[in-house]
Amino acid sequence: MRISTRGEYGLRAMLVLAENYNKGPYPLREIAKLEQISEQYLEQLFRKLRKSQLVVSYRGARGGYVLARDPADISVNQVLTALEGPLAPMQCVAENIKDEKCKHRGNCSARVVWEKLKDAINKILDETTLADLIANATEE
Amino acid sequence: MRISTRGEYGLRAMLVLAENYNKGPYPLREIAKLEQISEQYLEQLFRKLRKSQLVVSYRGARGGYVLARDPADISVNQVLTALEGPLAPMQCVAENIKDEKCKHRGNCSARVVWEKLKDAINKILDETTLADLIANATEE
DNA sequence: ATAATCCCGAGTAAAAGAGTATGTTTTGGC
DNA sequence: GCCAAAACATACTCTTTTACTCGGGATTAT
Repeated sequence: MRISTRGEYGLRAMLVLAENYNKGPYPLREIAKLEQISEQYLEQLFRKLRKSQLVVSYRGARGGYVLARDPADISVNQVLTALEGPLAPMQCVAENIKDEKCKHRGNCSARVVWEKLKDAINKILDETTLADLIANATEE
Repeated sequence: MRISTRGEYGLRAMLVLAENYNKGPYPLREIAKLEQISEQYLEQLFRKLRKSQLVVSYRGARGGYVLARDPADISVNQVLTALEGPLAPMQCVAENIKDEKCKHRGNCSARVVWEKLKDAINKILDETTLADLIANATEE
């Protein structure tokens, strides 16, 4: 039940952009150096973030990435979902297929706990924004 | 962020034992047939469950497994942890190494959300027992 | 004795994870 | 106009994990 490095690196990179919000395009190379992440790997991750419209890119010299909107309007859930897919502990509760029952015996009493887990996870991640996280950081 | 088939199958198998609590040893072969799971794979899982003292085994003909204690005293967290290891979204918050800080820049403001996630996950799974799940199932 | 059962170590094929490699395209600045 | 800095893109590779399988051995009720 781990988040992969995609989510881990991607979130850290987004926090860098959040800290530099409204200061013009920020190049991946800088993020990579700061966070000690492979630049090419970051590029892969940012393709997904861009397609999910969480960042906007500027090409060419002096180019880079900026957050698509205010850090307070980007949740951790949006970032992780873009990078990792739906955050659910089990396939059967990942999509909105509440109608389809599990094929298992009875109808799978285990599913109840997977639903609860999914809801708890998504609640936390929806409630937490990039702004929340960088606010915490500066408090010390 | 998925639970593997170890946790999935293991929990379903434990629910079968919970439903048959106090009825004597229940053989893996039966569980495997009921739940459509490979018997040899289940054996591997039950080795872990036994070592975590969640089940007791009886060898020989008419042998099988029984829950080590009442279904109301076995949490889903205990089952999943035995099979999957500590349930944490990130290595850095998995063990009790709160003292050790992340090596990342600043000190990793992302960690806050990982801690919250971990706590939420463990709370749900601690609160839910095998008895809770089978109670739900019989309600329909 | 035999069949049913748990017990155990090792092996293996497929998938996912974590990147690399090798470019092309765009654009600001000189 | 040229150049360097950047994003964009596809494909490849290596490692680890997952999800099992294989082939046996040890116990025990009947």
